[in-house]
Amino acid sequence: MLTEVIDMLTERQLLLLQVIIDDFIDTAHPVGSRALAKKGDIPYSAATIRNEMADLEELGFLEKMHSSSGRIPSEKGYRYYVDHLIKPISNNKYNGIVSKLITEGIFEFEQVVQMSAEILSDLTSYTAIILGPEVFETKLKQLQIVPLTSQTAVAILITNTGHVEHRSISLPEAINASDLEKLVNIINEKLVGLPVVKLQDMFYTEIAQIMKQYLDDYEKSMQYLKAIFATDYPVKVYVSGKSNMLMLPEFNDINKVRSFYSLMDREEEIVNLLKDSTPGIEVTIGNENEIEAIKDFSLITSSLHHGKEQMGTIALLGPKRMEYRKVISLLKGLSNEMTNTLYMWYKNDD
Amino acid sequence: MLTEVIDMLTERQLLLLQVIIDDFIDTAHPVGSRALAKKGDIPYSAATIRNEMADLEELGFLEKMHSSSGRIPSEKGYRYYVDHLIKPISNNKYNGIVSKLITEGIFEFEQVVQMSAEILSDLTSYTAIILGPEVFETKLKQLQIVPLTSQTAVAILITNTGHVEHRSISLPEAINASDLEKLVNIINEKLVGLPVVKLQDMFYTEIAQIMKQYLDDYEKSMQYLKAIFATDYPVKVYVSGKSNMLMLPEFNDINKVRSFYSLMDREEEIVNLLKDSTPGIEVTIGNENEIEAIKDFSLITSSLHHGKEQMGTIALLGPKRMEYRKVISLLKGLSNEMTNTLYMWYKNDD
DNA sequence: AATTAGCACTCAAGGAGTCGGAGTGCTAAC
DNA sequence: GTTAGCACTCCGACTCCTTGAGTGCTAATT
Repeated sequence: MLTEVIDMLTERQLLLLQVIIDDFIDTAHPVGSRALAKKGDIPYSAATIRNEMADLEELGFLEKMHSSSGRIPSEKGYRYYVDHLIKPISNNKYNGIVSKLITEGIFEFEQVVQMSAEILSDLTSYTAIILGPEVFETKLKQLQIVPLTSQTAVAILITNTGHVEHRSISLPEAINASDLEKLVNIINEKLVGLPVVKLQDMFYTEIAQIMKQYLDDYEKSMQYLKAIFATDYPVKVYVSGKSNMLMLPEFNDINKVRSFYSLMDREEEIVNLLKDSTPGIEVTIGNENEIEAIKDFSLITSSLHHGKEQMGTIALLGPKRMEYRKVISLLKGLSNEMTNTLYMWYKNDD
Repeated sequence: MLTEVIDMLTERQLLLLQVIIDDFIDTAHPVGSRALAKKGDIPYSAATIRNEMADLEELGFLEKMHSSSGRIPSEKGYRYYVDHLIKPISNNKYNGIVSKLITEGIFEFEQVVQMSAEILSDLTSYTAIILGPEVFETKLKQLQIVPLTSQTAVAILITNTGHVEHRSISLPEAINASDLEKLVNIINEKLVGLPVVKLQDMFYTEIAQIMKQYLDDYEKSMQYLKAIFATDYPVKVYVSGKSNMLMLPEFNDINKVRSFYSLMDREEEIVNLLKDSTPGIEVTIGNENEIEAIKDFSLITSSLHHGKEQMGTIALLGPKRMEYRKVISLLKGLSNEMTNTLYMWYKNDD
């Protein structure tokens, strides 16, 4: 079946398509037959190239901006390019981003992720987006409550991945220092090792029971204390390199800039965009994207999985005219490495 | 002296200048004499207005974009406007941003600051920048070290303002759980209550002494442990509403967009910009700014002080054509409120 | 049969003219 | 001191033209 598709095109058309797309990715200018012939990559005259181009256009792989412009790749063209023409690229160029970070003494997963995003966007000059790692599977290592004043305190949750979550709470009047200590002990005893996402439920069932015995003013105190686990743990999004995009000729149109940045302000949409990706690299080109605002971008995602559980997503957003070759191999490398790191992380988890 | 300056201009010129600047702030279009006369704000003919405008231009308060355009305010014009024409505005329109946040149960200073920035930018549609609160004066409430694996741990510093700072460290081989506990106890005993900025020094002098007695492999262990206090506590910058700027007609020029966003990417420059402001509201217009990239913006800063110590800065960055009236009263209100809040915070500090 | 050369045609981009509108400065009249 | 009137200026939008890079098609060449 795969060969079928390839057979649709002659050897020469394949070569041509490849060269044209490469050229356009490089320069952002429509590619003309004459210019191509002169470049010397192709041993045919401009006329021949013209004929082939016409065929490729008829087949839907190329298109023109107007009747006498050169050709630019259509989305179908890019799709074909991504699926069939950039296979043989080895990803040996990848040199461990994560391992470098770790040798620099960065152990906290979130931080590793964040810095990876930065490196990724620097390396590609596109916008890097990293989701998660989701808190699914992340387990409570320890809870602490540190009183600040008589009415306020900070609750600190530490997870097995080295993530620290903290929030300020107000303290119930009825509680004193030793009560608080007891309470924290109970909570730790009962909840440590449990997945963070389940903490809220467990607090209501397990802990509430026990607290009834200890706390005088039970009802009221609960009021205050539930705040510790109240917020849903937000999926964290790290976006890096937004202003890289401004350098692209595609962004000479101010309205594109506006719509791009307004998307970037709507964090939830980005999360939705990346939330449900399947394992492996996935390339979505232009209108293949569901969100209006990125219909003339391409998005390349690679999701991190630990077992069946999705732990996060690494993505690069750039123009349709993306350097797919480079980006895909980078992303493959990075997500492999991250998955391994994840694995190691959870192995140490006892 | 002040009256002297005011006396430079006639009553009518004052009125005119005011109306012209108001109009330009509103519409971003150069203001013409005919249009002004028609609006009915001014009981003089277009010709009279023209004459006055010519005088105001000669005095340097107005300028033209080209020989037959309407007038726009010069920087000197804005300066005069800000210094003398918007005084009588009461700031009774301000309705406690911070107090609202606090009643919503937000106690941590950093979070209050961050959300204030968001509200501020929403309210003004300019870019809000908040610096700090600086960690000067912030004191250590508690230090904790939570081991994750046998080689790694998280160190958590909690300050009296409810700020939580955490970093991942690697553990020295020679240390075991009970050693670690002892160590943490020592550190807490000696360092709690000290200003966070002094911790690093104290660690080397006070703590190092004591540790020599307890730790076998002293030298090596110090290697690892100093990481806890190693990083300088970075001044935190909260920027909100960058994309608001894109809506301004001033930003139809893509190059301005580029230079603006590239400034926003260089956090240190922003910090430098705001670091050394004197108490009170300060307005810097256009070329009065030192940084090239904001020479056609205006920046309004208001610094938070606690006693003599600068605790942070609230700022709004917008076009020279800013709604100074509104912005200044807002900023006054907010910084008053924040200063008071700061004061309360530190009162509770024992 | 495949390739190439040649030619007529198309379109975008950029420069040169034209025109109307909104503004100005100046002078003379009120 | 104020206003009306008039000549003048400049921007921006519009049209017209030219140029260059491209195309499609046909006929000649290999």
